[in-house]
Amino acid sequence: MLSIIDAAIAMLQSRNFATHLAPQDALTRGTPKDRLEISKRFECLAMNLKQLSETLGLSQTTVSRALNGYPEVNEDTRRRVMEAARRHDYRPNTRAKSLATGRAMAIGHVIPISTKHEIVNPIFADFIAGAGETYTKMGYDMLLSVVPDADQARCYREMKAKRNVDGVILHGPHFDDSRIPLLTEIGLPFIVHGRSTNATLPYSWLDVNSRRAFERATGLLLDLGHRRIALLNGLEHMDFALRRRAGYSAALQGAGIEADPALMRSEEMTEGYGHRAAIQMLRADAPPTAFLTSSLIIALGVRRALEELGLKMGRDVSIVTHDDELSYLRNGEDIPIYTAVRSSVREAGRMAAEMLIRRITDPTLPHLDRLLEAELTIGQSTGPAPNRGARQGGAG
Amino acid sequence: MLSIIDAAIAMLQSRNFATHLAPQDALTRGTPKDRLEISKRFECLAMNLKQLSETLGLSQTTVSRALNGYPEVNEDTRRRVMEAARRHDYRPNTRAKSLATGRAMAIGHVIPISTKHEIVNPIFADFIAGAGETYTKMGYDMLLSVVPDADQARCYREMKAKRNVDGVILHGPHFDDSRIPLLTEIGLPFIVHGRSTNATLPYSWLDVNSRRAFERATGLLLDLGHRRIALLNGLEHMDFALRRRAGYSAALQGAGIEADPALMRSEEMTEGYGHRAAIQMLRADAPPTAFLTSSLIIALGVRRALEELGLKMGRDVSIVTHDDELSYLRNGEDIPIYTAVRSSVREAGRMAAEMLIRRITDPTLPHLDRLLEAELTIGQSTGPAPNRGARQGGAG
DNA sequence: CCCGACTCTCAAAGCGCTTTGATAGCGCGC
DNA sequence: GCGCGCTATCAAAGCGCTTTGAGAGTCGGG
Repeated sequence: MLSIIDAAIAMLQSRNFATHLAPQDALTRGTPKDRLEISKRFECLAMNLKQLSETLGLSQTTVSRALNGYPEVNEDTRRRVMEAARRHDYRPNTRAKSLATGRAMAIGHVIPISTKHEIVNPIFADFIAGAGETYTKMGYDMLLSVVPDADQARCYREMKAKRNVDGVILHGPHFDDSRIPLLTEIGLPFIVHGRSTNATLPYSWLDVNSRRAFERATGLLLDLGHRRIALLNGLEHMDFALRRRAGYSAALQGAGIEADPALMRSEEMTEGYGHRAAIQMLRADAPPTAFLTSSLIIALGVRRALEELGLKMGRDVSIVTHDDELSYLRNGEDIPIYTAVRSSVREAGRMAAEMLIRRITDPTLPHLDRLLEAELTIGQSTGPAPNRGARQGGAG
Repeated sequence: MLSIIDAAIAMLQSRNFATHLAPQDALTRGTPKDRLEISKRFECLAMNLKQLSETLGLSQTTVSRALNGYPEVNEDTRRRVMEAARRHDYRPNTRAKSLATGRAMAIGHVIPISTKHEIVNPIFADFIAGAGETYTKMGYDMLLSVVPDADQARCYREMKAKRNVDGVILHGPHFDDSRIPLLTEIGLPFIVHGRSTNATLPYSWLDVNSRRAFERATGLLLDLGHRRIALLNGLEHMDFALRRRAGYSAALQGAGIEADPALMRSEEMTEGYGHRAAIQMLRADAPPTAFLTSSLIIALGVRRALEELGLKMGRDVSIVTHDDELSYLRNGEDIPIYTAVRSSVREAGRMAAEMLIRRITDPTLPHLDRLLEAELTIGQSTGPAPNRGARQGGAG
């Protein structure tokens, strides 16, 4: 028995355990015990607490306390322990640690994939980069689950039952989102990136003031004399999209203009959508003189449409977009190309993660929330409405 | 003592543990034992093996074997157990399970952030979506670590020592990448998305044939009569960028054309880069008639440059791009806008994950590798070289 | 009617850590 | 010289699971 194990280890250590060596199927054929033995010996690079304490001639208790900063350890002893741990590059086994403490030291993110279009929300990468920074800083891990829209509830329940996360961040909340009562019910701490209008239960959230942002953006276009302003929104079961439309409508109403349904679209935010919608609207009888888009990617599509129709952006047609400041899709380098209401998704990720961890470490904390204001930056994509005089007539 | 716990639980169950109730600081002030007791009682929604086995009047052993498909369990018993597990929504505690089995059932992804530009590679979202699908299917979790470029080695060592992953996927390999010997040394199974020229150790990888793809793309432009073809590449310490340049150079050389350094750039792949480089090159003395770009995002920038200079894409200047088929940045909807060499990153994620899991479950397997061919699709961005007759003269 | 073979089930050990409750050592005052 | 309080350490229990090695029950052949 032992010789099989030895052979396997020899093979592993020879570092070419890649090349097919026929007789060494011990690793798969061996009993679970063998497997464990093999991995234990092979992984001996990594020390465990017992070994470390034996090396030091101390008990596991003392070593553990020394490393975790408990006060009842002699400072000399602590130093000695710390030093040895550093030297042997000792790291406690996460699995054992969390089993013992009841804390997983991990945060879950469920990334839903819209089954219709198979689209991953492009802001995830940046949000997660931001959250990840915080996690790394605070010693947490990040667990991702990519699931089809419909399986989300199951996924959350599973996370709870399997106990491999201490909390989750809820992405892309809908109007009256069912995940909020679900998470509250199963008792998994969470924070929402966004808000859910109509939610009855209290919850923690971090959001951008979309309504205000779009009200201001629309206001800017109105000030420039635009009267026919198109809104290319995201899918309107998404809460943020509703708020954006509300802001847009409020601004129009404030200027005494009735929103024209022909100028309002709501779709998955792709370049193609922006292009298609812009072409259609601009070829219609009463074309818009300005577009307000819910993402930079949509704006790219609109721009392509303008180009095809021989229209000049910022002169013939204006564009204002929401800009999530994605790292790989910058709105210009020094000077912004598009006039935009900006808000950093990455920074949102950092902050949301921090808030969640705060709530996890102290569950008595009241619900936290934070409303960020978007910043309005003027770029080259906006200008006065072209046919101002004609359209406004004596009214303005 | 107990009353404090009871109060805390009552509070938790009342579901408004959000609102500040002054005296209930038991949760933070209590001893660790209290905390555990509280969480145990509060989390009673989730059953553990012991409870389940007691409910059934069976031993933990039998229940465990029944659930894990061991043969020595009576089929009737198994059915009974399965049914009860389903009814109580029992899920084994991951932490306990992996402690006992020695398998973390998780794969790690280290996402390096280029410290200079703070850019997250935009392909991650899609790659991870693909890999995530596989993980979910195979019962694995995905662990993400976002770390600054320089900290990667530490991060990998930590993953190994903390034992919270069974393997990792290595992203964005460089020429002669030091992470390959590192991972081999510490004995963490891995698969590379891409390849690393000059690596001496054997390793498993999945890659696109970048060289061939760029050779074909360049060939297409040459066939169209283009002689001055610019290459807007990614950073050339990245292995894929080197291969792409090699393909480009080979094609030019095959046509007897010497590559002009003035027409070759290598930078972080952003829209701004594409725009800037195109403007500069097109304004120079001998402007290119075609651009070959390493990403769709760069191509967008080139297009914007063309627009600004009043040039028409596909007529005045041609563009061929590499296209990773990102879900949120499609190259047109029905008909492709850009002529491109395409390869789905998502599909690559799916396959890489599968290969890695295969190697994890059977370490005796030889190293796996897979070379995918990119597909060349003609779009509207390419056309014959404008001044063909003039340039080629009698030679063509 | 007994015994070996086979089927099904079990108690207990162990995974690597934290935490408890106990103990050894020590100086101090009475 | 005894008990007291204090500090620094320890052995052992427990987290929830898997796996071992053994035991109880059943059945059919001799």
